[in-house]
Amino acid sequence: MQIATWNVNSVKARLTNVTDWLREASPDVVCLQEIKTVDADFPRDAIEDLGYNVETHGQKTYNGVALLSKFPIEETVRGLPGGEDDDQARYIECVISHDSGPVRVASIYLPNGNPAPGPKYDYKLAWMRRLKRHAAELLAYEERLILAGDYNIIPRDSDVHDPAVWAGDALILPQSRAAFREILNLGFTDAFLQADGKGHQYTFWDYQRGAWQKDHGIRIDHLLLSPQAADTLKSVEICKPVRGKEKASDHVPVVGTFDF
DNA sequence: ATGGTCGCGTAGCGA
Repeated sequence: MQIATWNVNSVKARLTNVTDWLREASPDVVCLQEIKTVDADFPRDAIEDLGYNVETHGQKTYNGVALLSKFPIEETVRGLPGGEDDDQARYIECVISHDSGPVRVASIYLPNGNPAPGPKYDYKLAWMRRLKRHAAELLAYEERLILAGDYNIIPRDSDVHDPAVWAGDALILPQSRAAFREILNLGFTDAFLQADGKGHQYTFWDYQRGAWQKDHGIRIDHLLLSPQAADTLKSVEICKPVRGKEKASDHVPVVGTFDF
């Protein structure tokens, strides 16, 4: 089983890139972020034609997440629980049925939080507290659980080309890292670190300042695994060549391969 | 020191 996450930065502007990659890589489950469209305008047919079931939680202009699965989707939760006054579409969770049993997968688009300090940073931290609360509830099921997405968090200094350039940014501030660690320390494993702990690879290169050409990237797209999922992880691939394609997203897919 | 780039939607915001 291969489970991927990819911030596509508009699924409509990126449709050719997305369908090309789905055909090439053929992952079983894909978590998309920043689809930037309402559900009714999601290019559902083009993706269903490639053999995927599709669940979306869209929004006009900004944000929006989706989950694609070659296996049946049993149940779907739209929106991160505990945010009745939160109108930003940043979370969708599905239970996927597999011969070996169910796996619960969430597609997460964690708030960017810049500029920090400020209301956007407060929103980021509050959202992370809500995610922690919900993640703790899901972990209690003691099932295979994968929280995958654009976390907008640079976990280690080795996950950025130059930490000094990013000092003060909401993606690297100590408070942001601490909030991310609190979630991890509930009992999750960062799939990339388990599979490739000494490595440093990036998942995002800004469109500006020639970041891609200079390899000035950051690692902010993560797969967080429950113990039951981590036990079956075989490898993680960060699909760097995708960033070099025509009309590329600023993020590349991250794919976890599991032994079930 | 400043500006550089995308996408959305058609001005300016978000990243």
